[in-house]
Amino acid sequence: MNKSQIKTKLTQHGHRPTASRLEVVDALLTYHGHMTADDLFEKMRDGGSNVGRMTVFRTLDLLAEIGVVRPTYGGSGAAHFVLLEDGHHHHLVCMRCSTTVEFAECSFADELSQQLANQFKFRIEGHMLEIYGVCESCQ
Amino acid sequence: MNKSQIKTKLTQHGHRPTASRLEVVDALLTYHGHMTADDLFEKMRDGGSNVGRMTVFRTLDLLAEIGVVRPTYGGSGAAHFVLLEDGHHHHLVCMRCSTTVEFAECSFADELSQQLANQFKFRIEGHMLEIYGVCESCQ
DNA sequence: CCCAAATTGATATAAAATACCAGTATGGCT
DNA sequence: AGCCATACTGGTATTTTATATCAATTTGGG
Ligand SMILES: [Zn+2]
Ligand SMILES: [Zn+2]
Ligand SMILES: [Zn+2]
Ligand SMILES: [Zn+2]
Repeated sequence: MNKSQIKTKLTQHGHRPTASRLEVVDALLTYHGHMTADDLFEKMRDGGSNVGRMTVFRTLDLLAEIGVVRPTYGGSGAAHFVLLEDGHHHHLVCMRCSTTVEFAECSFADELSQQLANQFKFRIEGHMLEIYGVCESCQ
Repeated sequence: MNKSQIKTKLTQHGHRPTASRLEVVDALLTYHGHMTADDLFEKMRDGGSNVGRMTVFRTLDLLAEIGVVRPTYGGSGAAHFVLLEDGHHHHLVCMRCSTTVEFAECSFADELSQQLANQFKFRIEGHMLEIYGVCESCQ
């Protein structure tokens, strides 16, 4: 998912693709997600941006609402936001040290998606597969 | 996963299945997860337990470390813990109101598990499939 | 029974998320 | 272009959540 697709998605949902929001999007794409709101805010500030901390939080919430990112827990108390490329995201996470690696293979079937949509009356927009284990150095 | 299995797992990992910890496990099984640490603490206190708040937090962390529960994001700032029955957990979550429903069907293939284990040198112990969408009442 | 190590739980502290609000930018309208 | 209603911003204050500390207690091995 690139910047202009995200911009379009914001508009489609009735939100303005303001300069501040697009700066957050740029930072997200640059660092490829997997960061807390404060991490992202600091990176942006260090990079010369003067978008406020609250705007970073709110923009991430907004992006979560429209399916661009998803908050997950990554070892600390703070939510880590991952990018949902084409609606999905898959990673392995170490249960000890929280090291995380992403992978592309997807075993989520369209038929399961259909079945769940029918059964629970959800409009399905994406998914995340999170696999737990113990990494090499923690074994 | 039942109480005695969890007890065994604690022992196997070198932790003591103390009375306080088992009270937390009981509460988890009773309320079937999907709660924050403070939620669980309050339920326990209301039920007459005098296990301390810190012990609830620490026990949940411990259970996460050995793969019994997993923290996820559940709409508020606090981590919600889900039970990993037989190592896995699957649910649908509404991107707007965070309503969550669980389902049993699993499309995670053993061969993918093998492949990832080899590729990233992880010992794989479980997974969570989280599907995002918009629930009926939010559509 | 005795001791070292693990665990507990209260309190203190830090970190993270949210509420609030006055000011600013935006887009639709005339 | 100028006006207005509304969306958005960003600072600060507050609340909520998580972690660090530490003395007291419990536990299991010798
Ligand atoms: Zn690790
Ligand atoms: Zn997928
Ligand atoms: Zn909903
Ligand atoms: Zn599964």
